[in-house]
Amino acid sequence: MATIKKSRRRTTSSPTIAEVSALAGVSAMTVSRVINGEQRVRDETRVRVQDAIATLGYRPNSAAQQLAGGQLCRIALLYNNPSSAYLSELLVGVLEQAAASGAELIVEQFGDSDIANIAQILVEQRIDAVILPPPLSDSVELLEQLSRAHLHAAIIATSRIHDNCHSITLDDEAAAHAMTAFLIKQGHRRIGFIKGNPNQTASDHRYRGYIRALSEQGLSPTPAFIAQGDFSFKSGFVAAEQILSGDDVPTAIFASNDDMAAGVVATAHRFNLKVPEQLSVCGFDDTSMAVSTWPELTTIRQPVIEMARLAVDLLVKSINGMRDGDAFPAQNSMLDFELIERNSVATFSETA
Amino acid sequence: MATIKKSRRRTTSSPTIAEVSALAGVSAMTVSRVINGEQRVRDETRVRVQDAIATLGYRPNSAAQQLAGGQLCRIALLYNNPSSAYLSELLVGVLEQAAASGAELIVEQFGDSDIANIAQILVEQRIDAVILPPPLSDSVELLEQLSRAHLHAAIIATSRIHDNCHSITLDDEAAAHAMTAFLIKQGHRRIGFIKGNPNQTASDHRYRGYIRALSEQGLSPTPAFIAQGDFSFKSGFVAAEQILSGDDVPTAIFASNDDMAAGVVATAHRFNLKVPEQLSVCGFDDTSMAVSTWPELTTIRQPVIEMARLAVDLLVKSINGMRDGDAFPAQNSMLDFELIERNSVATFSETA
DNA sequence: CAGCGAAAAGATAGCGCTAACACAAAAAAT
DNA sequence: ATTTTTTGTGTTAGCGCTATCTTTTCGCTG
Repeated sequence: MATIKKSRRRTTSSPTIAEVSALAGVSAMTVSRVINGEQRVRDETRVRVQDAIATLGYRPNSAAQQLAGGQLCRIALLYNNPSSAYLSELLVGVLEQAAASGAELIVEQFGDSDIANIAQILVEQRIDAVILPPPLSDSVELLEQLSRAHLHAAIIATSRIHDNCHSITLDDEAAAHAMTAFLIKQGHRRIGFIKGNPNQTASDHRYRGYIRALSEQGLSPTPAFIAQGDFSFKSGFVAAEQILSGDDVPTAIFASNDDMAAGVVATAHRFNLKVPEQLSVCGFDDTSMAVSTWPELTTIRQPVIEMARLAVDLLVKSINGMRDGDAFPAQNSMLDFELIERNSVATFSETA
Repeated sequence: MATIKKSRRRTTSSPTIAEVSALAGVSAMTVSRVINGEQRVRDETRVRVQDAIATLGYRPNSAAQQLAGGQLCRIALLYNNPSSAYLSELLVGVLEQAAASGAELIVEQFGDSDIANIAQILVEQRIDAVILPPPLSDSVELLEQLSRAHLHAAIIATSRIHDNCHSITLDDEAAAHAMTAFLIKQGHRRIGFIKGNPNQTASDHRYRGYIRALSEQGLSPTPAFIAQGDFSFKSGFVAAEQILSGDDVPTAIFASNDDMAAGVVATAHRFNLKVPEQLSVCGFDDTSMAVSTWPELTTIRQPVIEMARLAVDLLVKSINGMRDGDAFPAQNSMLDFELIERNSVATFSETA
């Protein structure tokens, strides 16, 4: 049994592994094994150690673990889209999982002009892996750079699949299809659509889901009901203006995200159209915007926090896998969406 | 000159301090001194070391620094208000500064029911300091708990000053005064006000600024123009409904935050009032909500990111100060606000 | 019950860095 | 000229933990 040395350098009052091992009457190594959940420890010993840990309120010093143990994963979350509702959810998820996985997180905003030398900057910062939310996740140039620099990457909410890069997506096509089908089921036949920013593959997928649902019901899309947006409130506002200024007007408008849907609602008000009585509106993403407008938006919920956590988890596995020599192949995960019914969609009947 | 040992445990290819010292022809300690910006190094030596660092692309291993060096600051950001626009800015600022100051950041959401034993949980997690954004920053009970547990704290956006706790605020009273004065200058005389949630001191300060500006111009507040809100979109929506349903109606409504202002705009539309032609509306905070409504809101900009950075900075200084024995006294910082003019306020003249 | 292999636990040696002290050379004070 | 102080640098000894190797313990077979 080792005696605990009192060093003048010890500043914290936190118990160390030595104290735990002394109390439990085992060696430090055994405590370490218990902490790390290794198998080769007798149950009785394990219990004794766990008791000692609980008694002392011991928590491993992560700096020491990193130093002695394997490696630290440094993961960067890059973003350039200041849609704060999305970003904050992303951050929360990423932070949680980074803490859980013992990864270090670096968060950086990048402008489009920085893309040229992103990889170099990241390498200089000893970043191991990168998480790319949209629209960064759709930049082929960026992904190629990262790949060349041998950086692991996880791309979020894009269907552009790369072989050596994790992707975490939603089935945008299916979700948009579900929403459109829902509108049709509510009696709508003339359904408008506002496309998202073409710099994101999700935009196209959502559009295709819309078209497919329409054609499945024998409806053909009306060009005058379809407008281009860029995911911003303003673009939704302008697009709705365009659609609603026509001679013939839809009874419902499906915007490719909540911000644009809010823009549609604002325009509807300007046109003195009651939502949802005279115009049903629906969005996509279920960001906080969806409930910060009136009426509250019927939308598609996207599990952003979960997606963010998964991204970190996959990257940590990749990094450790690569270090241990056994490759962890790139995964493409598709999470479930959910249609959230609120008050911006009403049933429609021709007779009304 | 020491020879560099090749150990089978070395896994990373990152250069270590030993490699730098070998290249520069000095001891590791000298390199450490250069890294940490200590004074006692001859300029010539410093340059040589810096060159070596640059050549090798050396970056200190932070785990080793923490372990060997002083202490790690563990700072928790607690929040319970899921106003995502505010949260994401807060997170960005806190993350940046935590990285710069070498602090570890823990982000946790707390429900009201958790308040009872927050301090205990934090102590168990070995948290040194806590950042409290509103409305947590106004919980006296919470602050007392933290104080009893000897946890450092920084409270954001509250004027409730505690002696042993940093505070970072805006002059809410002055800002609200400025905004109200601005409305008066635009010709408005009948100005409504929507109060914020009374659980935050800022609400009261903003209200007082409004009242003072009014009385300075010889105007007395009209009770029917003043309504209670709680900072949510919905509450602004309802409050505006109440104000605008009266016989006499204001020409402008100043909401205590942007979300409520957006609610006011929505209600105005329902009442077929054009904003800003028939009703001017303004908000407070300049969150992303301010530009996600139409017309875009004239509001008060609050430098949230900067406030968050300052909070981390102050806390790190406190923690280190306490450890070094020289106390770093609690600071109360008041940052500058800015009136952002957009399109939700129009000039008003009686003749119109 | 010796003998063997596997399982459990311990001993040792660092991970990369810095606090604390040591020490020589230069500067300042006596 | 000698002592004292200052300055720049090096040496030593860990920080708290885990990889690796070694030893002990244990269950089992013949």
